[in-house]
Amino acid sequence: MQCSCNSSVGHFSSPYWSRAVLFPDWAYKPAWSPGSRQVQLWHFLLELLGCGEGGAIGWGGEWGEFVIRDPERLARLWGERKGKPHMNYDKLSRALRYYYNKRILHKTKGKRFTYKFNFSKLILVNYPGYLPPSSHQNPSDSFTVFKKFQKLNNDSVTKSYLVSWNHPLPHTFLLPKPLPVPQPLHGPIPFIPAVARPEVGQREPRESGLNANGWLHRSSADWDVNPHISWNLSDYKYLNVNDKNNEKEIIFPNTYLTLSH
DNA sequence: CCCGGAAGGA
DNA sequence: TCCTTCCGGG
Repeated sequence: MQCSCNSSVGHFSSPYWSRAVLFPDWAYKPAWSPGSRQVQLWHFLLELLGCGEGGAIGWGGEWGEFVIRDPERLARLWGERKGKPHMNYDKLSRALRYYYNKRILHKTKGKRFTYKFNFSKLILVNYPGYLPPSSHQNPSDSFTVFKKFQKLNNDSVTKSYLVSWNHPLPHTFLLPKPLPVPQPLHGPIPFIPAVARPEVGQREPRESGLNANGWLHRSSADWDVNPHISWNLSDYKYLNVNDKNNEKEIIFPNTYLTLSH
């Protein structure tokens, strides 16, 4: 059975989380789709965890910890998603072990089928409306903040960060880990509602303003004026950071934007 | 069950 | 690059 994650996942009492969904559609589009990226295993796991696909995988006792309850079933679901009919847990778990070096996951030792997300690697990019005034005045502060975050985590190699935005709490990125978010033992990870991917070829409105979801939205044309501003904007979900060449690459749904720093 | 090396595909 | 496949070893 497929888990579409379209249903409401209002496991939180806070209204901020009640309409949370995990990832935008573009994150799951097949590789040939323009502007989309192949779904990655950890996206897939979070999707299943988030929508309570209870049979194959579920949250564990600690924050970020999850237990694979039915390894072969999980492998079959993953194989279906990736078009790999011969996927099994042996192969899936090898992929999970590759995440150790990337610091996306680590193993909970001694607990069978139990892994843990390194949510300290999760960056919450604040909702522009909640940004501190200084960030409004100087958008490049977001880069500074990111560098601080990187230093805080002793991290110069991590390539993939899960980025969420529209976080309802102010000053989130200035707070130390662990993340200042509700910590459900079970239920969805409180990622932030996804902004719908713009249709390919569709012109975005030139003006900044609120989009259909009521969030601040700016046109991609704004990036041309000052690309640094993009950190504070909507429409991106995953951020890849490459320290080599002193460049930072932000991957937008339909755009690869390289920022020189 | 886990772990990582090696090779290779798309 | 991110796995997929295979595998020897603990």
